[in-house]
Amino acid sequence: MGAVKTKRMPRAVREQQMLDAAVQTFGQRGYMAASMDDIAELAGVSKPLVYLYLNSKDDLFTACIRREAKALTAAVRAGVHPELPADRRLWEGLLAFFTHTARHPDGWSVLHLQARTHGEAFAAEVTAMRTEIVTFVTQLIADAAREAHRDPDLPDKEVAGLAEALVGAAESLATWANATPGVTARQAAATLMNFAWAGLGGLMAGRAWSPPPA
Amino acid sequence: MGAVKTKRMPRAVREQQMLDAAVQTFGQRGYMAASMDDIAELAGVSKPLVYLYLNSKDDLFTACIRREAKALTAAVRAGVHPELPADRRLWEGLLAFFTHTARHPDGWSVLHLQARTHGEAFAAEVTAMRTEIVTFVTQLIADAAREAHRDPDLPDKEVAGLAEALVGAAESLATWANATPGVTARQAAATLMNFAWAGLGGLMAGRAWSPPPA
Amino acid sequence: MGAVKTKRMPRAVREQQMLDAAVQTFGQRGYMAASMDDIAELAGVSKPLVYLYLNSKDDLFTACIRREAKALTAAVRAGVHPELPADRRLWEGLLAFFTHTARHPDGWSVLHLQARTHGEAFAAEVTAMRTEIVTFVTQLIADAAREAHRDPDLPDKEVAGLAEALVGAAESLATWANATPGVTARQAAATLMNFAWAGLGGLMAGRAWSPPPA
Amino acid sequence: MGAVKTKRMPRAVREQQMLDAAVQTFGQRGYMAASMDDIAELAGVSKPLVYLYLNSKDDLFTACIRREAKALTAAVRAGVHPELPADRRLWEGLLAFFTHTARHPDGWSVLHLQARTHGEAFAAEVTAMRTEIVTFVTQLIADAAREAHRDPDLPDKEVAGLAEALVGAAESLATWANATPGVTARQAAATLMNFAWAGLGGLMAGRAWSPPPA
DNA sequence: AATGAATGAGGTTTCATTCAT
DNA sequence: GATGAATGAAACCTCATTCAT
Repeated sequence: MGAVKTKRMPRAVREQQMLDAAVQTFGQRGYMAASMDDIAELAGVSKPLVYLYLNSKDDLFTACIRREAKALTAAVRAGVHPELPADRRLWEGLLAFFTHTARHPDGWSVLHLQARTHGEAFAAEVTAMRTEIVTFVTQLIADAAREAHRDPDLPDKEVAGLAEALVGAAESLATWANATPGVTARQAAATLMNFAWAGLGGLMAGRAWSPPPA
Repeated sequence: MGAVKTKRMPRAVREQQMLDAAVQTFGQRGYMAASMDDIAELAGVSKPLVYLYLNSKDDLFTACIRREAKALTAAVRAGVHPELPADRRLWEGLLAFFTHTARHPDGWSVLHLQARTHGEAFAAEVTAMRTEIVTFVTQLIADAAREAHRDPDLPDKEVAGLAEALVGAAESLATWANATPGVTARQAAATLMNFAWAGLGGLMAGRAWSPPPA
Repeated sequence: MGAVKTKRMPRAVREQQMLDAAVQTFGQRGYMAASMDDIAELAGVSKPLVYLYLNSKDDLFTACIRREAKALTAAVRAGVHPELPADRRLWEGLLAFFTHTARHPDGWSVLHLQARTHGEAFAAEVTAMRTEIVTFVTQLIADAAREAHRDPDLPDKEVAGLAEALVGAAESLATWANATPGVTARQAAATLMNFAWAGLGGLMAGRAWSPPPA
Repeated sequence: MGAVKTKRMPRAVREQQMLDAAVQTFGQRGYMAASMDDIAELAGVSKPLVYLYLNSKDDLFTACIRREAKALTAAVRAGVHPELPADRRLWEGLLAFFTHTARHPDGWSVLHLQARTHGEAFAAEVTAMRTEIVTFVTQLIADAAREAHRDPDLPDKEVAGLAEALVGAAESLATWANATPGVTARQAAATLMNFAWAGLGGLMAGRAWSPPPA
């Protein structure tokens, strides 16, 4: 357990070890239940050093959120080939997303559960990342509509809601997949892709469902 | 703020006041950040009384989860007319769900965020409720397939995945709607209904999307 | 467990029930670990009634000490026939003592352990009883010396130390006998009687042991 | 009162200061009445440091018991010259015992009163020490019998009862001597030695007292 | 004669954080 | 670059005690 006790590392390396330990601890125990003692011990350093490098528990948590958010968006971006048609791009994005969250369950827990449960400041950090992803998906939907030569002027607000629903479903599925043994990233992506794409396709074909009057 | 200081209430009444205060505090500050002092003060009673009636922080939290879970499932059940066709029943269920979560944001926070972030015991309490809802939705999807005279033998596993995605999307949208000013329960329900229904419809029409080989 | 819940008892009876419960609780759990809640519940009454009758935890404990001390001295006195020779009187006193402490282990625990462990005020209550017993034993020793026509002017201080040692040994043996299954009151009394009587006899025969110079 | 406030001591030293303060407080106020605040203040440190080093009130108390038990048995062992005859060895043992308990009244209170009054776990710690002492005394009695060329096959059970009575008398006398001004360790030892030695002597001379039939 | 409702005060324990080396 | 020593503040929980009926 814990990092091997190696002395005199350069600062950048030590910092990453601390963040590794922090993400693991925050992800598994939660922000408040994770103690700085736990984290320092898991990182293999003394507590004052954690404070020297990361300043405070809040700052440490924020650093975790930022690092994990950056890693997740980078993974999704790296998984998508921009020259492919929209459906393929959505598929690739979902696959990259579920693959990354499955490989970094503690990071995903920090982003999706912990950061949203412990105060506005932390939630705002995640919101930035989420906005980026929702924008990406919104763009994909618009592209898909254009490529299908259908209603390119789908109302923005409608598209935003759909993107929101899609991202929300993805987030829920990621947590569910991590908690459910035997569900692969591919399966999760396929389920959502079926659900979403056919739904969107149907919508674009004009088969929208209309709510009854209130 | 805080309840008006009324003296000598019967136990049952005081207990509800305490649960009200606890749900509000847990929902807004989180399980660990909420102190028993805060809750007692908000309830307008002394701390020892909270312990006398609710026993411990854990038990108090569990009581909150149970009460809110019961209220939510009751609201959804009460909103659905069983004699209507499946699409209308899904609509009514979603509308009732989003209406209730919008009216009780702290309760929803307790159920969806806090209870799942602070230990298996609490999460299990919510899982019971969630299972009930997923079962309800799964039934609706099967009914819809039958009513449309389409593929009544849709594979169970497929249906389960779809129900999971739909419920996950609903949960995410509820949290998002609570955090986004100007989004009504009706709008949230309509967005998800469009997304889901058309998606399911398309799927049933055989227009399933196939993932590329790995 | 606990007294059967009978309503409207005369005060004197209720008070004895409370003292019974208190002695049991204090004896088994100790003064500080025994809560007024425990005692009230075991007595089958509400806490305010305990306060109404016994006034405070301190007063309740004092009342327990007094009752048990009185019972113990009464038992010893009742066991001794004054017309017998000194050795028989000592035997009867010891037998009565060990019999009583074996029958009332909680009372003995209150007197010997609890009362001496929780403040001067309580200890003083027991000291009164102890003084009475030591005086009784001192008298016995003097009588024995007179009956044996030996050194009737044994120095008082010497006799006091011997009586103290004898009583101390009896107290220790009582606790030990209560904690050791299979040791009867008769056996305890016989052991001590052998030890003490032969010792005293030897002393009176002039075979005193002399300490080496310091 | 309280230790002079010296800063930055090595851990081992601070720990002993804490144990000193704890023994004093536990011995004078009792286990339950002694608060960790009291102990920390008397030790001249903050409460968290006490917890950091000694872990909990239970552990602290156990550490006190062990330290004091070790000190007492060491003192007795150091006071006895093994080459002397049995009577001299008993005398030296008693003198060392009463001297130590007189010099460390709080430690003796912890061992004899507090540790036996607050739960089996603590009592067991003392029982180990007591067993060692009883064994030592039992051996002395057997040696004395052999040296006097008298009845070397004195029944074991009888010897055990006598040793128990002797140790019990010593324990009671120690507490009594600490509570009675003007009684020296030498006097206490002499009183008990007279009592015990003559008693044993008389017993060995066949002048045993026989209880009357029941 | 008796009790349900209520609390002030204080207990043990933990934690984020800093100082001095 | 790194740490052993130390603490202020606050958390959960319990208890002896009283009030109003």
